[in-house]
Amino acid sequence: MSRASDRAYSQIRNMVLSGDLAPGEQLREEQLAEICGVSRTPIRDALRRLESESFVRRNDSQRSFVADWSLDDMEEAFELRAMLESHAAARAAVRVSPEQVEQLRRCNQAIYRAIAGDAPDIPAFLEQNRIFHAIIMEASASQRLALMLSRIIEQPVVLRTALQYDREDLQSSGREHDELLAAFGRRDPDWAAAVMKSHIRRAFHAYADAHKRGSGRQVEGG
Amino acid sequence: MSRASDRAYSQIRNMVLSGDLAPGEQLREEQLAEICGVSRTPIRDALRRLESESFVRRNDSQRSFVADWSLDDMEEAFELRAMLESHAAARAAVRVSPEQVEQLRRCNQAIYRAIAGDAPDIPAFLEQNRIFHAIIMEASASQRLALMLSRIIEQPVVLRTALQYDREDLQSSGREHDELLAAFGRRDPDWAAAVMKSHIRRAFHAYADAHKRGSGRQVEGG
DNA sequence: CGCTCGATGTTTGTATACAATATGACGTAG
DNA sequence: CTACGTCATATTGTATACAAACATCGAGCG
Repeated sequence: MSRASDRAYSQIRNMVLSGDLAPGEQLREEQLAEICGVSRTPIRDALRRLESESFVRRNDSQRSFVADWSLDDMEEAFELRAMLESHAAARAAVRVSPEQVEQLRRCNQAIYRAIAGDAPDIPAFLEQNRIFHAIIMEASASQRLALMLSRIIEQPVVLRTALQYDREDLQSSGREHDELLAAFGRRDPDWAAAVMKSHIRRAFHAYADAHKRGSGRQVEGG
Repeated sequence: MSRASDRAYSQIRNMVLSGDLAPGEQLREEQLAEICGVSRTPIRDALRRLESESFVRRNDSQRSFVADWSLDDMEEAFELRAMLESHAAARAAVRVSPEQVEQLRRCNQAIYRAIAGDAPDIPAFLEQNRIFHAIIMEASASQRLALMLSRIIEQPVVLRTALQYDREDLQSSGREHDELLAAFGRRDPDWAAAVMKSHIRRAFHAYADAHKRGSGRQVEGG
């Protein structure tokens, strides 16, 4: 992570997720180069990577723009994510090791701690949630599945979603993780897949509701 | 397609698929630059793109190698492709337009023509087969699904697979396309998904059989 | 004999200059 | 007033030189 292109990648990605770079905004290589304090060469690398992860889009004449996810786009992404991650959960159910189950248990405890109290610790929730799902992907033992989810779906969706959660959603999320653990305990792939699908559908509706409420400014920087 | 990086991309991709560049072989930027007659800059672009499409892999120290697909890798890829493309077929079944159905019909007729006679025209088969599946993806109206399939699964798998088909496999492929058309005619998403899944599973076993027969040299250049 | 460390060449990363292409503004003809 | 072509400018693409990182191999040491 010490290469200039890596640093530029992270920096641009953060600016996109925080909203410093607004959806639809054009990204000029030279401008980004100045912001990141590097030359255009590593910026171009970073943009290609961000493009392959759907953070950035390019038009016909190769100009880059911050990806603008409509509600339909998000639903499409959630639909795919539900399909892929429930598949992963099913595979994981029959492959997960006792150690991984224990990791998942500890991870979900950390999630409960993060959302206890008056002011839920959203960054901690997000991080533990990311780890939880990452362990499942690992247990599913399908590199390509993991690649697909991380590259195209997971990051843009997950990272934006939890910002929408209210307390109740956060609690539900924790409970669904518990149910997933139960399904893993019984090594029941169908149950695991169903729980995961439900988990992700609910997350989508939490997002959609918030989207309707505060239309247009779900993500605000700072 | 006139940019140097695009030409380099196609050229390297062809060399990978034809076997001129063997699986596992290291790809040096300078060497490729010389082969393609361009500088390293567009080669780097091309390699990034090929990497995102799983034609090329990179190790920890950023060196590039031709992706080496083991039988397990292929099965994993086929499994994902079956899942994604059956989903696409289901969506297409309730969205496909009469014009698209007609296109599919004509396309499959072209496939039958390509595999009739003593010497099946494999390149024509491949091309029409590609078009057939592309029309279905278009009818499924899910950009992200299309992106996912094309970027990570479809190309490496499909392009290598038909080289394995014997005459009977080719016939089956055509018949399965017909059945898909029947499912579309009834606008039956479950039927369409089931046919597509079966279609792809059979393709995998055709590949696996050929793999076992001629182990290690399924794809030979020239 | 095996190991570590360091020298050396190979390969990738970055900066910069220049070329090619797209865009938008402006002027002119119809 | 519109449509079209031309030119200026903004933006991306490419080549090249140099810097950094890495692998390889051999010498010295335990």
